[in-house]
Amino acid sequence: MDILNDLNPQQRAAVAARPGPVLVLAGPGSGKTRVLTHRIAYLINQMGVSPYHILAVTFTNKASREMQSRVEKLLDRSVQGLWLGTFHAMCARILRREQQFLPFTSSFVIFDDDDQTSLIKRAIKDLNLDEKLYKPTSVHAAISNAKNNLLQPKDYPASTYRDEVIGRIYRRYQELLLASNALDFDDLLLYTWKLLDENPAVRESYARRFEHVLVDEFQDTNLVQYELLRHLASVHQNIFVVGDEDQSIYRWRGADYRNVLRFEEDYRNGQKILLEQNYRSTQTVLDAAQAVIERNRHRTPKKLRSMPERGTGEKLTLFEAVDDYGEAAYVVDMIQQLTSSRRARLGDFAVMYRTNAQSRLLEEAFLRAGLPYRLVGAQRFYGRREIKDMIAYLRLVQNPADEVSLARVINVPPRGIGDKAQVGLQVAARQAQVSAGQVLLALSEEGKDSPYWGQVGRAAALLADFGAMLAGWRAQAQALPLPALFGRMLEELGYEEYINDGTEEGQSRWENVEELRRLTYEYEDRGLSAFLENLALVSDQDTVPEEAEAPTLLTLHAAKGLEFPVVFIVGLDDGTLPHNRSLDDPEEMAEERRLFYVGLTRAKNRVYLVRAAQRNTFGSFQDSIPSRFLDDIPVNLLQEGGGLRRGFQARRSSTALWDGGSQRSGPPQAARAGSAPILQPRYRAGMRVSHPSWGEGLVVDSRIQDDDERVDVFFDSVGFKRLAASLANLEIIK
DNA sequence: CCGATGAAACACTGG
DNA sequence: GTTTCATCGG
Repeated sequence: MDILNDLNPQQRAAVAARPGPVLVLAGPGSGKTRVLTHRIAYLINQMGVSPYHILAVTFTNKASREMQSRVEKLLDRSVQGLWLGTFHAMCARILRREQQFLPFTSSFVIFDDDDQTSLIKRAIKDLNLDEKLYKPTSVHAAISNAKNNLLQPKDYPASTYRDEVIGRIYRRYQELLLASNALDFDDLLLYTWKLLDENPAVRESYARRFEHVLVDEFQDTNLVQYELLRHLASVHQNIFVVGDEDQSIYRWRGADYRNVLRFEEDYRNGQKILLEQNYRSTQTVLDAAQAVIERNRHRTPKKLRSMPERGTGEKLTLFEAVDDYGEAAYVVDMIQQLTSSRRARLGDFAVMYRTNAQSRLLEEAFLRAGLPYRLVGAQRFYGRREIKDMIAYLRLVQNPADEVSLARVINVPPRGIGDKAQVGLQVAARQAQVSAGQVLLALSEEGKDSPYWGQVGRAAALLADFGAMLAGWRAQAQALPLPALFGRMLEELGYEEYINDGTEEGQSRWENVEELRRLTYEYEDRGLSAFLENLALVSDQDTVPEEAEAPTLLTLHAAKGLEFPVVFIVGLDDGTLPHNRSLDDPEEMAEERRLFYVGLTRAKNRVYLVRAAQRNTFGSFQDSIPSRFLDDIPVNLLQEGGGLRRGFQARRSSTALWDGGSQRSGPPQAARAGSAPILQPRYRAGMRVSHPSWGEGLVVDSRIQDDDERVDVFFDSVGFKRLAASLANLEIIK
């Protein structure tokens, strides 16, 4: 029984649990992944279950890959036939196999967020509605929410006029998706559920195959996913789920931690196992995290225990910077200090924040200090214009019906197909009840003999040329490996000449395209369709670099499942964490708290909590107050050091501010790139200054305006004054 | 029909 | 601070 050897009693109970429903509630760092991988190995080795009969579902591709390799290591052989993947990948796979039951073909494409929004806009336009009244993002949220709760257009409640309208947009949106032979993320789940729900034979064939179903991060499943799992496990009822209510952070995506309760109700004969032994953090870190999370109601009480040999550990450090520049400077300073004294290596650090926008100042601070960093987030790359262009072309090759991709690239690079030609194309397509892509292909094939030639107007020849190019690629897609196809497309498009215009920006854009080309080599033998599917389903977590010798910058959401020796959590201000949009809803507030908890429990040894008394949001400085979550950390767990006290209230007249960035070479503006001579501010918020007639005061803000520096000063004698630096004759005291 | 320019709107988390 | 949309001159 060597598979059970290196497990603690609780883990062993989970891994060797008898068949049937099993619920494992696993605290952070308690060996959740370990239990799952050992369970799979146990089923195969000890229970004699064929890998072919096992399905394991995770939330990210990274988790899947990791699980796969760990299982293979445990068994010391490769496993064939095991289904291991994300919910979305699993659904895509099922849907491509069951074409005959579905209203789309197996060459369907998956629409990303931007595609979805532009299709919603189209639906709103089609229905002659006002975009101001029905904001595409909010409509999209409503539709997504409906899909996550198994509501199809016909079921969408028309309880208010607005809902009735949204229901109509929803219906139109689905029509447009089908016309493009496309699915959005939610459709992947919903169509699969529907397929299994409406076709008992199909359901049985999958449910019979999957003797064992295992699920990771169960607390983040939504209703569709829950019902999907029920169907998949409906024959054997061997469903093994692992999760932690306290780490449920995807409510806004429909995740419902109450699925844990639902599970206990639906599977009465199930076993429930708690994992409380923590292998990651010091007891101090755990105590702080526990104090934060215990304020939440409706949770299974857990007592997190650290390993005795980890000791008590160091206290948490709280630092309050004067502003968000100081916040970033503090993080960088600390990292430099700790690494130069050899107490830590660069790769030991993670800096976590609530919103992606917060990464900018941090990046600038790292660049200024000449420190490397790793930024987690797929959007950085896949959101770029040049990347989206080329992906759109690839998707058109795979699926010419894709209207969104067509609209994106039909005139990129410019080829004389303007609005008028595009409208003509649309009209011709609609009249013939075919897709615009088909019209293009027909034009290229039949030329002037095509019935469409006369309909599309003057640009017919240009459209035919474009169609011919597309048809050519489609023919080559069968014969050529993906990298060769991609190269041909770039060449025929003249994309390099188009994008690499000699500027620095053009150069970097072209480098991105080259990077995408490099990616195609990894799909040389899997082909276009696998490539596109993976592009659509990459998660931010999939971009976490392995073993980087650099600090990692990431959102608290992206941090789930990871661990670092030293963790900085920045932006601990009310309005940032907890986020503004959550302040008025108790459920959302509970989730913000869990998010903070997730961040804290990523740390092995040290935690730095950082906030800023002022934050530059929307271009102007605003005072902020400390996050209410800080109040829940017992004072005896916090370090007095760091130069700052707790309970500190930000006031602009306060002189107790200190930005911790005295080592820096200059104000942030000095780092701005560009050769144009830029006037640099001499004064900075937080400085004490003296004026000939008004005496001493504190600089509140300063910016360059009209070739002069404008300084806002709060004088001890006369209060607030706005001054022009060239005239005021201010003297810096400190 | 194209590209440049500037105003306006906009930012929470992400498969 | 960034992106998107609208407008205008060529």
